[in-house]
Amino acid sequence: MLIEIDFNSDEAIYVQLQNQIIMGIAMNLIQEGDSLPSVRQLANTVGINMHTVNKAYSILKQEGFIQLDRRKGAVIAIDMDKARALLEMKAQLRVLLARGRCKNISEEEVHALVEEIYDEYGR
Amino acid sequence: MLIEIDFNSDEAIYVQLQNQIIMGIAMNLIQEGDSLPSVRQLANTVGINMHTVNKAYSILKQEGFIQLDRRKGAVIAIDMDKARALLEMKAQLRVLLARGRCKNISEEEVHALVEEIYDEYGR
DNA sequence: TCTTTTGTGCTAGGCATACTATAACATAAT
DNA sequence: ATTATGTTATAGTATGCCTAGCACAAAAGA
Repeated sequence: MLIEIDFNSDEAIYVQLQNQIIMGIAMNLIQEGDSLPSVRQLANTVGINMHTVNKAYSILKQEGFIQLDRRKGAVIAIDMDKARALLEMKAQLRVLLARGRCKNISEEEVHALVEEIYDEYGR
Repeated sequence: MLIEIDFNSDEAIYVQLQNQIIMGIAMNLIQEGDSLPSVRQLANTVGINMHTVNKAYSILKQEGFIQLDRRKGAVIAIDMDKARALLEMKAQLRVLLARGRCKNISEEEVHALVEEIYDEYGR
């Protein structure tokens, strides 16, 4: 799984890491049980500091996407707290859809976007 | 329109201002042509610095939600760049839905959330 | 056993951003 | 004339991001 960092982005590096890993899981590029590269290895290949990767991994662990095992490294392990996930998604959707509604984006257009994105997950 | 700031939030104050104003427009609490309070007045009632409000207003202007008139203050004026708005929404939806998919949130559940939120806009 | 690699912890510095605090100015409303 | 407006400028503090270096115990590989 390829990870690319945009150093000119205003998004923090560790956030970019988080998002790409999460999207990698969603797209099935990495699956439950698979290991991520070690903090030092990923830091090296991407060209950033070890602690920055460690920060991304720690948050991913705290949010229930991976588990950190001293032997296997960072292993994909989803903690299925669906109720919580739904609440968080709704809160974020609320501000996202509000922006869209101001710009005259209809509910149907949002549904279409959601469908398009779920289609990207394939089969 | 009531604005409330959570000073313990990790979200920047000016971002909280932005989001609440945008959601206010989406909910029709304020409409096209209405004026927002002046930077000094809002800063005073909320209990923050004038420049923080000014920052929020400036970004809202740049993003095409309001226009700054020296006479009328900050006036709601939507710049309808729908194509751009759709692109931005899709990019943000992509990471949001990926998080959900990892937590086993189905496409149907997302559609339901979208419907619930649009229902909040009412009639 | 020896070596390497792992996660984890600590301290420290540079840098950018967020927020506050003053001050000043021209313009417009009262 | 007085007041309130948007705007700009400077400065200080606090916080967060990123890097850097060092250290340690645990595990893996030789």
